[in-house]
Amino acid sequence: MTVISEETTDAVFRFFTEIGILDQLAKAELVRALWPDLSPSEFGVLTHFIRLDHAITPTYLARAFQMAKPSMTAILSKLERKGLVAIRASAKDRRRKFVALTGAGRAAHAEALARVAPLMTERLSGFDVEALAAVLPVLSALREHMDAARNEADGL
Amino acid sequence: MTVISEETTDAVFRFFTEIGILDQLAKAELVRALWPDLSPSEFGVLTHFIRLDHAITPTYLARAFQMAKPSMTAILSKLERKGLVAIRASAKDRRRKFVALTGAGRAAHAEALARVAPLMTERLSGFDVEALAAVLPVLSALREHMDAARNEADGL
DNA sequence: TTATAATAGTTAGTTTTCGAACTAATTATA
DNA sequence: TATAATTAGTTCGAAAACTAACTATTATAA
Repeated sequence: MTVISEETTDAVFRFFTEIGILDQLAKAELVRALWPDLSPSEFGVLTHFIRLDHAITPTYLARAFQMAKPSMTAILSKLERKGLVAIRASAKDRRRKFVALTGAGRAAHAEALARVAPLMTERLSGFDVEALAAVLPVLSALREHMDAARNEADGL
Repeated sequence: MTVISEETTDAVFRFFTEIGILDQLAKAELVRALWPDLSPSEFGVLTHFIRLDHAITPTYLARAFQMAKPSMTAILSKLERKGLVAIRASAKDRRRKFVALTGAGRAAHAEALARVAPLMTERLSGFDVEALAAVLPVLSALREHMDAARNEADGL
C-alpha cells in the first residue's frame, strides 16, 4: 500500500492542472494554424498514420488516442469526406473496417505541418525545447501506467 | 532566430500528444470520482479558491485557467446555483463581480477531495510520483511561456 | 447446433467548450 | 465635456467530445 503525502497530492493536482491548461493552449494554437481545413484531432490522426504507415482499424485508433469509439467514427468520417483517408471493409471479419492514408491525406498532412511548425517555432522561441524532450519519457510512462490501471479497473 | 531540428519538432509533437491523452485520462477519472456533484472544471475552480482564499473576479479566473470568459460564466453559474460560491457586484466598478467560496463550497471541496484522493492513489500506485513533482516546474515554465507568447501575438 | 456472449462500428442525445456579438460601465481622447 | 475606445460579463449558436443504446457479425458454450 503506497502512502502519498499531502504535499505530493498537491503536486499531483498541480501537475494535472498544468496538463489541462497546456492542452488547451496547444489545441487553441492548432486550431488557429489549421482552420478551416483540419481540426486538431484530425491532424493528430493523420500524424499517427504518417508514423505507422499501414492500414488500421477505427477501434485501434480510438484506443491509441484514448478516445471513445463514436468520436473516432466522427473524425474518420470527416477525413474520408475530405478524401484524406480511405476506409474499406475487412473481407475476413465483416464487422471490421480498415482505414488507410490516401495520397491526398499524405499531402494534406505535409501542408498542415508546414503551417504548424513555424507557428510552433515562434511560440516556443526562447524556451528550452530540449527540456520538453527530456520530460517526454515521464509523460509516456505515466500515460501507459494510467492506461493499464484503467483497463485493470474496468476488468481488463 | 531559433532553429529547431526535425527530431525536436517530432519530440514536441509527441509531447503535446501525450499531454492531450493524459488530460483526457485525468478528466475521465475526475468525472468518475465526482459525478454527479461536480464537473472537473467546477472542481478545478473550487481548488483554486481553496488555494487563494479571497474573492476574485470571473475574468481573473478565466485567465488563470486559460479558459474563455463564457465558459467561466457557465461554470460559476452552476457553482452558484449549488450554493458553493457567492457572487456579488463590485461597488467601485459596477461592471465587475466578485466571486467567493461559501462554507458549503469549502465543505464540498473537502468532500470531493476525499473522493478523488483515494482513486488517484490507487491509479498512481506503483508509479514514481516524485517524478511528476520533478517535471512540474518544466510544465509551469512552458505554460507561462506559451501564455506570454499568446498575449504578445494578440497584441498584448 | 442452436443459444448466448462478445466485438466492431454507428446513431442519437447530452454536456462542455468555444467564438462572435451584445449590453453596460468605465476610461481615454479630441 | 462629448465622443470614442476599452473592459467586464452575458447570451447565443456551433463544434467536438462523451455515454447509452442499437445493428451486424463473429466467437463461445450448453
